[in-house]
Amino acid sequence: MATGRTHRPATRSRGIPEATVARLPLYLRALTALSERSVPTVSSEELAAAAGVNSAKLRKDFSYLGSYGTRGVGYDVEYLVYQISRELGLTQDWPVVIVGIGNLGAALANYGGFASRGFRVAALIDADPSMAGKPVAGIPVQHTDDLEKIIDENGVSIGVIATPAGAAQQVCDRLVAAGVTSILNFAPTVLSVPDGVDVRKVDLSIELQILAFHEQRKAGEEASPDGSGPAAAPKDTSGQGPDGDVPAVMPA
Amino acid sequence: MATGRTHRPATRSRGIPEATVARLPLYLRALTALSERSVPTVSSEELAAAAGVNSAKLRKDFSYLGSYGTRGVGYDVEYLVYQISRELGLTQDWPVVIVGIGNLGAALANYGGFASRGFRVAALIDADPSMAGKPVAGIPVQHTDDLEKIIDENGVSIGVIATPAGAAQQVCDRLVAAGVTSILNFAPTVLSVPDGVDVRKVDLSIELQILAFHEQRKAGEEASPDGSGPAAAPKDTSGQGPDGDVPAVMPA
DNA sequence: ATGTCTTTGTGAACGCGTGCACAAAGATGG
DNA sequence: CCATCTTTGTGCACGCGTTCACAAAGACAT
Ligand SMILES: NC(=O)c1ccc[n+]([C@@H]2O[C@H](COP(=O)([O-])OP(=O)(O)OC[C@H]3O[C@@H](n4cnc5c(N)ncnc54)[C@H](O)[C@@H]3O)[C@@H](O)[C@H]2O)c1
Ligand SMILES: NC(=O)c1ccc[n+]([C@@H]2O[C@H](COP(=O)([O-])OP(=O)(O)OC[C@H]3O[C@@H](n4cnc5c(N)ncnc54)[C@H](O)[C@@H]3O)[C@@H](O)[C@H]2O)c1
Repeated sequence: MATGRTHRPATRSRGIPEATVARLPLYLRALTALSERSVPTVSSEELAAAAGVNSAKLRKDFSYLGSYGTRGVGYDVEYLVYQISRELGLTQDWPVVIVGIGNLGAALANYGGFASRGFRVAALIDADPSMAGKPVAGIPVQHTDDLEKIIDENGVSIGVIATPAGAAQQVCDRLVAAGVTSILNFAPTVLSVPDGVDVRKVDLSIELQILAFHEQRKAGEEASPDGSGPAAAPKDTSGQGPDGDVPAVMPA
Repeated sequence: MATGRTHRPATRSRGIPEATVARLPLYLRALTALSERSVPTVSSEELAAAAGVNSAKLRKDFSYLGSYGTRGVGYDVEYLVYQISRELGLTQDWPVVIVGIGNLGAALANYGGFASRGFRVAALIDADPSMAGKPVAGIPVQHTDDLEKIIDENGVSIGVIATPAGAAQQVCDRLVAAGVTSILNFAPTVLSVPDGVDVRKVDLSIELQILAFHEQRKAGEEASPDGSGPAAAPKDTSGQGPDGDVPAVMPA
């Protein structure tokens, strides 16, 4: 049983701040688009606009990688694409397994964005015996029994979990035991992993709830200057006013 | 054409920090699980462990909502579920539209996690005429032509974009013009929206690239203590060493 | 009623991330 | 070769988020 910590200790990796690492893929995407249009160089201002960030932030981010720009000119697009790709480890080929080939897992398997950047779907794994052998996105689904063998034979170090929440921790434990050290989790659960294993989660429900919070705030802040606002306010299920304070009734 | 800024100005909403808001759904999930097991009260230590965060952080988070705990005892589970739900706006019913009913959009439509928390799929919208009327997850797909009408009639303020990247900005503009003020974007593009509109993005490709960065770091840090490591190292496409410095060749 | 024991709520310190503003670097033109 | 102009790279200040550590609050037993 994995008893590791869950929150990552913000390991200042190689002098490159975590926040910068998270933005590098954004820059890379913008640069790739420029590259396809054969744009030779780009200024920090232009690239920042394309990536949706502050230009000073972008320059500082790049300064962690080295001095790759030319003052008075900007950055060489091709060269920067290469440097960021190398920094992110995308010059390597990363075999990935997807576990749980349901609605979401199948969509992921069909997603073209994988192969475009050094990621290769090495195998699809599901616990349902009736799915074994059936091809999804051209790849035959394999049974969970062979999980360890699949990980080992393909040299997989990145796993994607798209099983129901109840199975996620168990699947995670098996992946980690088999040698996987990076996990992308789509199941709405907190995964416990040993030190040295990275977990990132994608949680649709959380994102929606955050949006709902801000949405409620927007609706509540302007008391009611106009009845026919940008969108009709959703009906309130509770009798609670939108800006009301504590109901002042403590159950216990 | 929407010419707004993209990065949110970190609007310190109602005194509640953004980082806290992002964790509230996590607490709520853990509390809901406790509630279903009829656990009456929970300490900050226990709940923090369940949510995978530091207990001091959790207490400080709750302190922004008010003093809902009892010293020496902990927090009343049911009461806290209600308070957080109310704070997040989940006591209301939020109609949501999904635009782009392909692989991903269909998976999202089939996802049960929507209805579980106040979110209701009000409509599915796609540009493909051959899909119009066809039911997905029990809901008939409607054509993009009727987008504005659908938003208006259902009082939708939250939209989910699952179209190809090329169509995302255009769809976004139409949603915003029709009154949507919160957008969850699955397409790999930076969306420009006017002030007052919130955008959150879910980007599989970025998450994988961040994992790859750390994976590369792990593999490179221990020089090579063992050839048969936890997982065989993926083959290097370039001739570049994993820890190599700049190639010292500047194209331009 | 009083003491003990548990757990909350928060003051304070610290570190990270962000953005301003500017000096230095280098291209470009005369 | 020199002047000018553009754009990078970064020192600095500030604010947010995290964590420690502890006093205060309240439950519970006697
Ligand atoms: N569908 C979505 O849009 C969506 C969105 C966000 C999150 N999620 C989450 O993603 C996960 C999958 O969602 P889904 O809609 O694809 O569900 P699903 O039920 O369609 O698919 C789940 C799949 O996992 C397989 N499975 C179950 N236990 C397994 C195990 N122990 N090992 C291997 N495979 C196993 C099942 O056979 C099934 O094929 C869920 O946790 C869900 O909450 C889904
Ligand atoms: N499939 C995945 O797992 C996955 C993962 C991450 C990101 N994404 C992104 O999500 C988006 C959708 O992915 P997908 O695999 O479902 O693609 P898809 O091609 O299967 O589906 C796209 C759907 O959008 C519709 N569409 C196109 N233009 C439209 C428009 N202007 N208005 C309304 N609908 C329109 C198409 O008719 C199609 O049904 C893409 O941007 C993709 O990059 C997908």
